[in-house]
Formats: sequence, C-alpha cells, structure tokens
Amino acid sequence: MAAIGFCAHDHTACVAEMMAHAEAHCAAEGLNFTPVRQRALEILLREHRALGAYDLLAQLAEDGLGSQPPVAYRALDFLVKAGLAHKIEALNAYVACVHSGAEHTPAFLICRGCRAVAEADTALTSGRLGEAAAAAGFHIERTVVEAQGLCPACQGPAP
Amino acid sequence: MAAIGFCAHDHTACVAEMMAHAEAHCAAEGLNFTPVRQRALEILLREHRALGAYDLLAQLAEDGLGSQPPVAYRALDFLVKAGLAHKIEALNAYVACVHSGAEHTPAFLICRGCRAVAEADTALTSGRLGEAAAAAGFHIERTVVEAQGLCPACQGPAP
DNA sequence: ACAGGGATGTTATAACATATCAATCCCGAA
DNA sequence: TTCGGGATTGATATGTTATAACATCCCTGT
Ligand SMILES: [Zn+2]
Ligand SMILES: [Zn+2]
Ligand SMILES: [Zn+2]
Ligand SMILES: [Zn+2]
Repeated sequence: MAAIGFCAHDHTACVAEMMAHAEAHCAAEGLNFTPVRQRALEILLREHRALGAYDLLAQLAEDGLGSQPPVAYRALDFLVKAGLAHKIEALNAYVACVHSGAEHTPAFLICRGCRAVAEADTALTSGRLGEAAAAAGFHIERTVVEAQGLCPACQGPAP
Repeated sequence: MAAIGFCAHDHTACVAEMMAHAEAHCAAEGLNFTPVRQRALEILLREHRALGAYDLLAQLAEDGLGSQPPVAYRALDFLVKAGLAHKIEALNAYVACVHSGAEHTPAFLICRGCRAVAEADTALTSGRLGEAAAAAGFHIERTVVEAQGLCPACQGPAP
C-alpha cells in the first residue's frame, strides 16, 4: 500500500510520471487536457497535500490562468471526473490521485498537522461496509473513507 | 447492525427513548443539556436524515430559540462533542446519533435521494484501515466512513 | 457585592461553491 | 468559405456553510 506523501521519494520524477500518465489517460479517453487543467493538476501534484479550491486558484492566478472561483472549480471538477484528483470531504479540499486514472475507490490518511494525504485502496473496507449495505437493501454508489490524525513527521515536533 | 432510518419503526417511542438516553448521558457526564440543545437534538431525531446547520437554525427560529448561525453551530458543536450527533462530511450536514452517547466510531449509509442516514459501526473497517495506517506510521484519531447511494425506498420510484 | 465561568445574543466576515450569461475557439457540415 | 454547434474560458453576481469577536445574561461560590 502506498504511503506516498509520507515517505521520501524522487518527487520531481513522481510529478513527471503522473503528468505523463494523465496526458496519456486523457488522450485515450478523448478528454481535453487543456493548459488550465494541466496546470491545476501540476499544482496539486507538487504537494502530496490537500489544497482548497481557493488555494489552487491563487496559484493559478500567479500564472495568469484565471482569477475567479469558477476557474478553479471547473478545473477541479474535470480532474475529479477524470479520476485524476479526489475531493477530501472532511477538509473541503482536493488532492491529486496517485493511481493515474485507474478505476478505484480510494481511502485516505489525512494529517491534521500538515494536510499531507496518503491514498490507499478500500476494496476490503468497502466490502465490509458492503455487507451491511446489502443487509439494509442499500445500493452504494460511492464511498468516502477518510482517516484523520498525525503523520510520522508531525508526531515528533508538535505535541 | 442498525439500518434504522430505512426501516419502519415506532418513531415516537424512538425519539422519546433517544431523548431520555441523551438526558441521562448529559446528567452522568455533567453536561449542561439546555433547552436550545435539547430542541436541536429533537429536531435532528425527528427525521433520521441529515440536516444542514441552516435548516436546523430555521426550525430553531420557529420556536424562538435563536436566529443567527452561531446558535445552530454552537448547539451542533455541543451535540457532536457529546457524541449525541454526527457530522456527515460528504453533505456538510448533521444527523442525530442512534447509539446514545456510547463510545463508537460510526459508519454511514447516506441516501442521495432523501438524505436518510443509517448508522452502522466501523470497528472492522477501521481495523482494516488501521493496518495500513500502522504500516505508514500514521496515528489515526478519527475516521470518516460514508457510503452514498440509494436507500430501498428511493430505488423503486425514481429511476 | 463581586469575580469567574458557561451559555446566549448579535454583528460582521471568512471560506467554500455555484448560477448565469457573454466571449472565444475549434471543427466539421453545407 | 461560411455557418452552426459544442466545449472552454471570462466575468459578475450570488448562494451556502462556518467562524471570529465581543456584549450580555445568569448562576454560583466567596
Ligand atoms: Zn511525489
Ligand atoms: Zn503531517
Ligand atoms: Zn426513529
Ligand atoms: Zn432515500
């Protein structure tokens, strides 16, 4: 399981690889991976952290790529629908996906200190909850699994 | 597992019982279960549905119990901290707890049709995710597990 | 009476998100 | 070429959710 975001890694390569995957994915799906959308994904990828829509917007604005909220929300909407990013409901914030467009139902470990986000998969978790849902006749379409706490880096310094 | 909220039940008794439990719980814990807080819980209990803070506020206002946002948020804050209600992060809304103050980590089944909410327990789910967290050195403090979909009642009528 | 704490009243504002319409661009059909 | 439709972006305004800050009230112990 990937604890990317908490582990040190060659992040420049990490970003480049993710961007390449994203580009390929969009090409394959016939999606229009425009400059604003590319930049938005780059910004999210740059940090393995949850970014608010307005944080993203501020960074886009620095590049002259829009300054009104809809710009950010439209880009995020595209990325989320394309499976290139996820919304962290508990923070009303967004994070780049580390599984490059593959179909999956993510689970997150979210640090309340630095907002770093690690993405795992919920197959089993969702199966568990799935039993309960089936018993109730409930049809699950989407699951949100978010664990909040402290990452290794934030456990030492700040008590 | 309780699929209360999706099953028919004697709801008047259900509310009365929950209110009694809440009162007892607050008394035992030395918590100040004031009229506004009682009314807020009653309003949440009346429906086994997620209510927005401003929906709650509107209903409180009808009873002359406050008309500014902080009134609702303070009541909700109290109820959540006391374990008498939960926040549904995926909806930015709130629901009464059906486990009357007992220590627990809830998981929810949320209908996108009628916003009905069923509350289950997540012990195993959390254990699963717990392994991943442990492997990453992540310390979990709180988990959000929310499955969205359609409840039995909303599956028939609306295709 | 007085101080301190908890609860509430009130005003203002921050933070997150969407509706709506105009302008632009691209591409294929006529 | 010219036209029209679809997708994207620009811009304005507004809606929704949440909190900061400070005043007031009430109770309680000294
Ligand atoms: Zn990286
Ligand atoms: Zn951290
Ligand atoms: Zn009931
Ligand atoms: Zn329903």
